[in-house]
Amino acid sequence: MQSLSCSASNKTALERPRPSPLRIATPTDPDRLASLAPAGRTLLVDKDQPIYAEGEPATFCYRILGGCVRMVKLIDDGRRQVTEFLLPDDLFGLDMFDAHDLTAEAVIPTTVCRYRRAALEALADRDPAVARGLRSFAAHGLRKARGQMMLLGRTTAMERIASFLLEMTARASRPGQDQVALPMGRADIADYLGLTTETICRALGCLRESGTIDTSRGRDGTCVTIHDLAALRTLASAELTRAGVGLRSGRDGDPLAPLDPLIPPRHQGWLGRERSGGNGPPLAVTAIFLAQT
Amino acid sequence: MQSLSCSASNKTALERPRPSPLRIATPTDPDRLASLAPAGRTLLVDKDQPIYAEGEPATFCYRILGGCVRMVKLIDDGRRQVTEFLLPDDLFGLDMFDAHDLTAEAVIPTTVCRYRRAALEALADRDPAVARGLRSFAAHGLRKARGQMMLLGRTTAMERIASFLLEMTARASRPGQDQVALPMGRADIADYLGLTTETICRALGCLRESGTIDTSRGRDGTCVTIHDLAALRTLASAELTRAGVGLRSGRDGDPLAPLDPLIPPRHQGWLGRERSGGNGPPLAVTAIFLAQT
DNA sequence: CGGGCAGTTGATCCCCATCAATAGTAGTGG
DNA sequence: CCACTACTATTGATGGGGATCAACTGCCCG
Repeated sequence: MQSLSCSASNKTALERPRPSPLRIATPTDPDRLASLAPAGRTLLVDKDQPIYAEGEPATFCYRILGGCVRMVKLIDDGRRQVTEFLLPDDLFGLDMFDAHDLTAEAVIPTTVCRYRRAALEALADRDPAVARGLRSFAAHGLRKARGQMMLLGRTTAMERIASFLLEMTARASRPGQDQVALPMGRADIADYLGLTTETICRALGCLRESGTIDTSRGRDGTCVTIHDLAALRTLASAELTRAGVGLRSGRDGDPLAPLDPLIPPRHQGWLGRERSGGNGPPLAVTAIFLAQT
Repeated sequence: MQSLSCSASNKTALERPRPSPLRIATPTDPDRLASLAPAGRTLLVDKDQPIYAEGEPATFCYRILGGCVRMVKLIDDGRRQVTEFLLPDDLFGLDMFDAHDLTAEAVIPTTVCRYRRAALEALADRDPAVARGLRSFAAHGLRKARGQMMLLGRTTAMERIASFLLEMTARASRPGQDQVALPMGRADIADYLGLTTETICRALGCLRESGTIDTSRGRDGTCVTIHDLAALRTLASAELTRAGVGLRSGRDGDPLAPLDPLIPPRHQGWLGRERSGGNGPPLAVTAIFLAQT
């Protein structure tokens, strides 16, 4: 894997190569930052090129300066799962094992800064606050992974798309801004949400027709304008990263109340669209979602 | 949602004497074990009772002495995701946050030993080896969560069941033994695999008819006898916790090789049932997996 | 201008959810 | 011990959500 090729450097909105130390905010004292010098220079990785591959020795960990990275897991028949998208300032590669267990690939031309994992471990051994920071980092990753498990196992296509748009909005847009850039392609989104590219397209089409969003295509992916954030939130059904109100236990908490679903999970029509065609264009189903705002 | 009603609170968490220290194997030196005195006595938790609920302050973490625990995440319309099953000697509740972000419930009557999280954190601050052990623990959790994401997003029902049986066999049966006890009910398995109880039943029925397994029901769940481990491995398609042989990158690694699927994901008939005439079992693919042992 | 690719849209199919009914099995009380 | 209850597992029938197959469109780049 001779990735990390340094080629065209002025195509995207990349920052200038500027090495900087890794700064780890410690949970006990957010102002105190432990620093670690980067190993080598800033790396520029071309679109779709791997930064490291699954199984490779985990010598380095990385921080994104600009661009976007996907973490990929695949089985040999070609099926693929994108476990995560990483954006500027995100850290990755802290796998704590001898070998990386995911492949990291650049979604668009991406600049990363890398650090020696061993040096970071040594720093953590010396400074308990750094160690706590790393644990907290892992805990965040676990929480997010659990949310994604809920999403993949128990939600509909529309809920997944809506959740995804909300997640990207929260992470990649300036507050108050109603536009999000989606640097990744439909296939990446599909493999992230456990769907197909066609389903992604159809769901986005639905949202477009209902006036919830607009989309435009640029050089580096899609730009989504969100017109009705509330509708998106309704479609996402629940913030999947944190559960609902009631602290109900399993199915057996109270045998008297037979657990009536507030929102039946299915039966909303295929992505909310009308089925029997021929007559007028009735978009009445959409109103159901909009009315709940 | 007035769940967690204190109706049967006297049944939950009976106290029993049998303290034992928490022993953390450090990755650098597996023989050296850091010890932490348990907080209080051993707890006995009744079937289906919570040990702690999502959102509760995370004061303690736990180790299972006997029984089985499920980690549950749910959204308010009743949909549920079981993120993990925990068995004797497993640790849980190390959430690294102020509040637990999952609910822990006993699957069958279960004894747990609990420890003060703060004490463990303090121990980790004092002893870097313990801190490493905790990080390694979190890393294992992350790896497992990613495998589950792959399973939930990109596999068929039969592959999930087969994977589940293999996982439980690896964890909960003595080596060389061909029997596994499944303490959890079908609904728990379904919520773990992102399926329904009916699908679980049907898949198990298929495996039974094909002679791959046998099932029997006892007081504490199901007991599965595995007759054809190789067939199960074939059905599981790939060990989902670690990927296949090739370190291929994404869809675009090599435009010359159009990524031919070895095993078409679908089109095997409903749960692998016979489609055309059923003759002998051609299990040649199995050898690939067995050879890696 | 044309080849190639990602995105989009349409038609069809099928895996699995859903609804419904039956068969075990544990628990209880007589 | 056996009815009776309550639940869980199982099996069957049916339908739908999303995958799959197949064009087609629009944009980029040579």
